[in-house]
Amino acid sequence: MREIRIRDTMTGELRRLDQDREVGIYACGPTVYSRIHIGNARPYVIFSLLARFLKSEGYRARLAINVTDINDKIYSAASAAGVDSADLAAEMTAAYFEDTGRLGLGRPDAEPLATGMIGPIIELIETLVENGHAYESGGDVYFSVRGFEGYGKLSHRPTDEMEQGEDDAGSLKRDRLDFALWKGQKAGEDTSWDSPWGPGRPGWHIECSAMAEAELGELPFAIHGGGSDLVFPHHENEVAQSEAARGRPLATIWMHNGMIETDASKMSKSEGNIFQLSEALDRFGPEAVVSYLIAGHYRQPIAFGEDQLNEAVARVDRLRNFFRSRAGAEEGGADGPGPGAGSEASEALEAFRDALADDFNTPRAMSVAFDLVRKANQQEVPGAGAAVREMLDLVGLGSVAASGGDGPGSEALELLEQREAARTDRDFDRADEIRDRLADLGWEVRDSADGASLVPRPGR
RNA sequence: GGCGCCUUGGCGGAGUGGCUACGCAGCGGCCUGCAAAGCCGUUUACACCGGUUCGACUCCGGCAGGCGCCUCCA
Repeated sequence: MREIRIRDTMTGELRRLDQDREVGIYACGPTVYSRIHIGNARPYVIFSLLARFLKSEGYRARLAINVTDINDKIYSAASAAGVDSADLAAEMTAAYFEDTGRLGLGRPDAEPLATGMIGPIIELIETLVENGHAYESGGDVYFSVRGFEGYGKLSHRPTDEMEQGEDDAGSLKRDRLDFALWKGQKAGEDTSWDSPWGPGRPGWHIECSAMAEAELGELPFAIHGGGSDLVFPHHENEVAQSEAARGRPLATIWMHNGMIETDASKMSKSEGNIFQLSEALDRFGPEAVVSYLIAGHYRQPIAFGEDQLNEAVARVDRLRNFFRSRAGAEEGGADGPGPGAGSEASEALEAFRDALADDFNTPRAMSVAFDLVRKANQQEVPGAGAAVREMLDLVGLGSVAASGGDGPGSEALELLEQREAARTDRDFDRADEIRDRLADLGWEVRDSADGASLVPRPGR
């Protein structure tokens, strides 16, 4: 079990993960009022892979990624489209599951919906009202920010500078810093739940505090994650309300991923500069999308563009070629024996894991993988195939090591033999003609010192 | 205006007080009947100005530019 360190947004320091406790990870998922864009996919990929790595190291990791299916945005989007807001949320939730499922990373251990957590949310609000940290006002319930010492400690800002960004017109708040925990039903809102304060719905921030606690148990859990744009006010408010209710911190480590940018500005639905995940998957494939998302350190912003995705495709092709050229090799293939202790391949695998253990440095890890690929392409490195496959499995790219589909049929094999014969006769026109026919059948010819072989053509 | 982050070779992108990141693209070469794949080589890389140091891309100060949050947002 490796010592794993993650940079914490609140302290700015690298913090070790507790090896003795369950490592609970909660990451904020999307608000489902439209199909998710590739920026939403970044935390999904990062935290899914982090949990996978932790489990492989022997940590008892549990990952929860929520779906925010109650939100102002959903009401307005549904209203604009002339559909029922619950229907829109359900439809977009299904689309979210489908789109993220196509990434091939499996599902988180828990995926709570806000609509399925109304009970715990109301209980949490009641606790805050009872202990004086929240107050009811005209059917709404607000959190009293100035009553919580330490507000601002996550985002590091002085409280007097802050705004909650809520509509303060005719406000029922006692203080402009306060934020809503419960919002009474308003005219035109077609979905509501009963509560001790009348019909209404929970505020965004309290949803996450309640869901995290419900899924991960006693506070604090190990890691709370999400996009860096959520630090304030969303996560700052979570910190305040959970700690005020429970007397304990919500999470030990706050881990935030950087934004995806187009034209040097953040990709967001409100900017209208979005690129949907499903479109990226259609055009570049899941491996390239994952490769793209792990090419930079998770905390850094990354640029989005066709060039970046095409580069990711090229990287994946290089890895795929590595395995194709080794298919069937006894010692070095993907299914070959694992690297022996102390071997070059074994040391590379350790270096790969070390990079991930050091604040989840995926680009450094990938450089180790590519380094081993190059060395094994130069000359046989025992166990390299299995080592690289294990590396790629860890970052969700294991499928590039798969042998991939059915082998060539008898017709293709017959043609390959005919081509060999033609080459022996140095009838190269005939050989090329046969190669074209094989291409039509979906097979690409690879000549090597050991004789020709067939590999599936890309996109087949 | 407040808080924080960033600035690396043609491009993307790690990292370190002194030792080749890695990938993509270009060019040259090797291999090959031709390709593909692969291998090798390759264009003074660390925004700018000072300081600390035997030595800084790496630490400190400053300047410039960019970005994020401060409004829903992964």
